[in-house]
Amino acid sequence: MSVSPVLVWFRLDLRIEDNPALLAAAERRSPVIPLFIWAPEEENPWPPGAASRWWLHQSLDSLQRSLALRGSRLVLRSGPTLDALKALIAETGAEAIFWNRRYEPALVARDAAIKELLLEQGIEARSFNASLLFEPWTIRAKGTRRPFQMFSAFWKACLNQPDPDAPSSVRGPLTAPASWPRSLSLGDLRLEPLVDWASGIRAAWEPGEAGARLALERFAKKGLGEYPSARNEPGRLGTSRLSPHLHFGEIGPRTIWHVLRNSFEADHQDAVNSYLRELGWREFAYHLLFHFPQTTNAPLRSEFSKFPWRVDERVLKLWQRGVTGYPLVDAGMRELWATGWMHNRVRMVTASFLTKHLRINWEEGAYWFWDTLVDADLANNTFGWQWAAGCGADAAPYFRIFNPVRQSERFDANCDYIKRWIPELKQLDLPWIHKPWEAPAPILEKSKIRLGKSYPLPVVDHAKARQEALAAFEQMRIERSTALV
DNA sequence: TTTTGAGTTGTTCGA
DNA sequence: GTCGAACAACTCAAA
Repeated sequence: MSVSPVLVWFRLDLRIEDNPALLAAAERRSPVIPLFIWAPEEENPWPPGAASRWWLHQSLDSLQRSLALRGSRLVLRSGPTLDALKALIAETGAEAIFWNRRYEPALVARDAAIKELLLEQGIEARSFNASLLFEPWTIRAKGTRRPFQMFSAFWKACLNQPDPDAPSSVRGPLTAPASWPRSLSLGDLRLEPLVDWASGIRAAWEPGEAGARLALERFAKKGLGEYPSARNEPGRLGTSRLSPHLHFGEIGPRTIWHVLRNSFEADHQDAVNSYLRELGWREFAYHLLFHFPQTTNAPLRSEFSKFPWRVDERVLKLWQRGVTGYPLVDAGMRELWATGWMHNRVRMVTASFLTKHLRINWEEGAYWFWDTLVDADLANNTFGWQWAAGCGADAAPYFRIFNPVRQSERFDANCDYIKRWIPELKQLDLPWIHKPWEAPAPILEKSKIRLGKSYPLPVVDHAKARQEALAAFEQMRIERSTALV
């Protein structure tokens, strides 16, 4: 039996259960030193945003307590990562270091370099898959062997693969080293904001592995049956709300896959498949990020580099603050600001509004979401924004422009969502609450609304903005075809 | 190898 | 109200 310890380098896998790197370390029967290194500058140009840092603090705190219950600790260091790892190897005499993979381009490059250096020095460096059902490089189009750019074909190919392994977890306590290396305290990392703006976020979430498990169980028991219909209605609690837990690896997709597949009778299989399909979109986003790493800051469809985006700081701010005059859009932006999260349906609507109606570059939206979402995830964020802007992997036509009023009428028919997030419209009745500018003056007066004062007039006219967006697409197509001549 | 056809979280228009 | 068609272009599987 070896007495030299193994380092388990935690990253976005902040859990004990279903953690392959931790399990592999524990199975060596040598001492285990769990480790987290804070090195945001190595994630440029997408270092964790403010909401992410808040969640990370809570999640690390939770992980520290879970490890303590297993007779272990979490050693905290700050970057540069390579320096921190070398120092720890020297201090502890570790001969092995295990971690679970990340897929962001900057980190793929960094981790590959680290692994190579460690192996050269005779350190056993091994990486594992904790966060995906299917590794991006294992899924290829049948004939061409190229990566997929269309979801349905991608997901079909995934489902033709063998099922993902059932999760397997460490049992019992972890072997502690003879002496613990020094550690920063969690507060030293300065992850939490100096001004406490997180009260709304705190009220809405329970970060950490236990909170993740609870969210899954609640969803499996109460939400899943109605998921296929309820998931599109932002006013209902129809979604799993697992996204931040998944992002930080407080729960893994394999666990979700197996819990949902094994817990239900055949009559729920449609709902299970409908939810797993959403996990499929997440897999697809990772697939695209891995194979097209430039897309974090450039359109997948390169002709969009010619798209005539508008630069308008004032209008961008109206969108960010949720005062565009379109109630569903504003409700979404305010939900985001207050809770660090936005319902998926409304993410599509607000993103479409920014890129099509306001014709502001999707990167501006991506940056805003990146800073404000507790589930900000480079793969999902990049994919989602490019999808919405029409410059990404989407087989749908460019002229599919969401109508924010129609979306509101279809998916927030009772206006529960709008009323929750826009209290100043509370007294306005259907159908006018979806489009206050069309309400007759007496009704506005009765509802105590003065358009332009208590609630803004629409920043753009939908029909006009739609025509202008289509014209801009046309212009881009012309420029491309003349460039080809 | 080439061709065909389905897909593509939507909207608008006109019957 | 509901319904089908039209709105391009491209990916990918199957013939």
